[in-house]
Amino acid sequence: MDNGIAAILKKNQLSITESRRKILELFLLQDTALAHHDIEEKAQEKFDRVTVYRTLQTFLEKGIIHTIPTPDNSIKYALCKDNCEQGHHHDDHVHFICTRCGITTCLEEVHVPEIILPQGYKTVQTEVIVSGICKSCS
Amino acid sequence: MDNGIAAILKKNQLSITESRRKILELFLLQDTALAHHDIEEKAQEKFDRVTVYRTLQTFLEKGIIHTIPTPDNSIKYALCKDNCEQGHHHDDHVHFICTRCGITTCLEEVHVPEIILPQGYKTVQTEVIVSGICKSCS
DNA sequence: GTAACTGCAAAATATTTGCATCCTT
DNA sequence: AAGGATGCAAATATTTTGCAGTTAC
Repeated sequence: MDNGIAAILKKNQLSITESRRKILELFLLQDTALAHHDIEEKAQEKFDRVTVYRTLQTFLEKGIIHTIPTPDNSIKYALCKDNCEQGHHHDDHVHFICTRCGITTCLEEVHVPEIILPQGYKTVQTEVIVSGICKSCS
Repeated sequence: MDNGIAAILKKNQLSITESRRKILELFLLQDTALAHHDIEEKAQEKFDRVTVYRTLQTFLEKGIIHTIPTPDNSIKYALCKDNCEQGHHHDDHVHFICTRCGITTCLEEVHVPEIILPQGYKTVQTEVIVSGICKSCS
């Protein structure tokens, strides 16, 4: 596993540092989306808040993670399963937010539908966020 | 128009005050979604920032407006065309964000598709945000 | 050794809360 | 008159920036 982490960082031309390792590990272990706040907690104050901001920013730029906008406006971050391989790419899966337990997950197997817009609009990206009750909570 | 504003407030059992009038008017005139920041600007510093927060909060609770989560994590607010009539209700339209001019609009005529989720998940609400180029910018 | 990354301090922003005063009904 | 809404001050929370010291390669 640790090997995989280093590989991902290397693939993206990032130097392998303690915080990047650790934060990336969190995402790999987690499998649900994490808010900045979650990361601070889970990392057990191991590093500075600023470092978390900068690390997330870096991961975003490299396309290692992507953001998920939520109705309550807390940004969540999740791994880009595909992007780890490449450079850039858009998500094409649906995001799910459980209103009971609060977890946010990428439903990789559910693809976003094509939305037909009125004349004149050009679609670049479509984001679908479904709120409801997750498997564990129902 | 002013008449309509008072009517909407009354319908929602809200007292008619200067700030509520003004902010509601902004939404009615605007027809695109507004961020907290936009409102402060457009209102020309007429009232306190705190009042804007509280007014938006009140409108949200009454279902007069709804929030639109955006990928860059700035919350936008827009009128609930239907909700003004009733009490509560969920949007069923698609939101569009122009990456060039930044405007966010409700595409009332484009309905959100039904998303089929895996076994065990229960959908309560679906939010669709399309980013791209709007009519005016293309 | 060099460039990049981190931590700390501090600035800049954004949001929330308490309370006295004012306005709507 | 009474309850609710507003404005101000201030407390919190969040995010960004600068810089000096440290680390990865």
